[in-house]
Amino acid sequence: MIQLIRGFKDVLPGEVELWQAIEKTAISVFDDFGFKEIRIPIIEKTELFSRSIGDNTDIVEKEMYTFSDRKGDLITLRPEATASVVRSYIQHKLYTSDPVQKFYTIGPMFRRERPQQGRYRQFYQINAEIFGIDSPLADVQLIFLLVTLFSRLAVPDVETHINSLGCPICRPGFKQALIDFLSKTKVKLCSDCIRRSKQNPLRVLDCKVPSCREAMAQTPSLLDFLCYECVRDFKILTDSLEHLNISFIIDKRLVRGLDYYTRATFEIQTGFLGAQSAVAGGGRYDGLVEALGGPDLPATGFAIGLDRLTEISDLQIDDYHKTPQIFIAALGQKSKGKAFEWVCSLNKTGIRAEMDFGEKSLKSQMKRANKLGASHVLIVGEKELTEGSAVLRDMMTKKQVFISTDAVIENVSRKLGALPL
RNA sequence: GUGGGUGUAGCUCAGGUGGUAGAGCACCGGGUUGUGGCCCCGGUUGUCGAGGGUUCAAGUCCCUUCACUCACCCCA
Repeated sequence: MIQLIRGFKDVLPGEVELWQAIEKTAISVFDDFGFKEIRIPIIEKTELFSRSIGDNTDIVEKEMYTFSDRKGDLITLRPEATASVVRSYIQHKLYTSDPVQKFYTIGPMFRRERPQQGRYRQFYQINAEIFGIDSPLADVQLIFLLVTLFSRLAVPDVETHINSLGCPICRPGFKQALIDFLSKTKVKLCSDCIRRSKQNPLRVLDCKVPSCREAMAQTPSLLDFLCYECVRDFKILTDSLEHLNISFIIDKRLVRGLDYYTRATFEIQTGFLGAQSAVAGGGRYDGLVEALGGPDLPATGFAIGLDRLTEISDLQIDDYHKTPQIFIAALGQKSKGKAFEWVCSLNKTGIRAEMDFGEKSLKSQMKRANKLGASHVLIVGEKELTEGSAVLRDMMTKKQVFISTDAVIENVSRKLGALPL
């Protein structure tokens, strides 16, 4: 037997209904907020990701699915969506008609990590990006959209964490202060953090090793180093969230793993996913459009982990499960053929109709109708066919009526149409 | 990449110290010659994750390997 690839998964009927419901809800929220869908490829040139995400991030260093195609070009299964959306925005010069653009996209991402709860090698994200808006109100709108969506999806107990990462003007000062601090405390840090303190000192901030957390309690706060604009923007962010009654936690360890983030960063966290706490994360990435060859335009966005969302949503999938409205139980060759025509016609008119294609007894066909959850069964045999009237049974009330076989489709649709299905 | 746990029927799981595989549910059929759910009766299902070793004999012991899973790491 051929098994699926490690870390990948099938979403089977029964669960798929929940995915559809979530996607549908998300699309309608995006619609309400004025976001347009954009569809981008799942493979890009490797260079796009190494340049946008950052060469010495874990994602680029050891998690990407990178191949050379038949011509020898290096291509990569996308580990995230933002880079592609930005590329598309630049390539099609979407900023010319209006620099302000709001996009969303839904689809699979690929990272070769060790699988565990809420983490797969192919996972799905719902992404949103806003281009061309400097104001932190754009970040607030994203957070508000997330909160709205999560409440429509009946997601319980989520926390909004926010932080500011500063900008190219003030971050270097903080970085230097942090490096100075780390060089004094190095002995107390774990081996990973000793390595990080050289390559990417900001990452030490969200290390989860207790001794590091303890050592970092005294760390200089990035918020103390912010320049005038960054402070002003962060204040607007927090004030606006308060005005919108969105509770949040200022989390100065919220650093995020991708190089391109600036200023506002945020994460929606939950306690229901084992070690995985983030269901959604995002932030501002003002330098990325220019860095990828576009004009100097600001941008901000988020990604929702759709797989994780399905695991914590309280939506009841039973509500989305569709059962047949009618099952046609036919006896004998002639009625079988007639039943098949009827099923086809009913399906065509939009009625969920089923039948048994084998030579089964009426009893076993009734069992099957019951198992499928059909609300009605139409019984037709030689007798009914010659007499021109078939039996329509209501599976709930057990009541049976005769209906003419001359106009079965009309009669059945009228009968079923009158009922709440 | 590192560590722990687990792999027996479609599913959930039993199978002291080695003796050629079980239950419940599900599925199929019958009890009702043309009427579902409840009940009763009967039936099917396994390369015991894979490969190798020890042994007269391995689901059981040993080695290797794979998968799943949880955690570290990192992230959505």
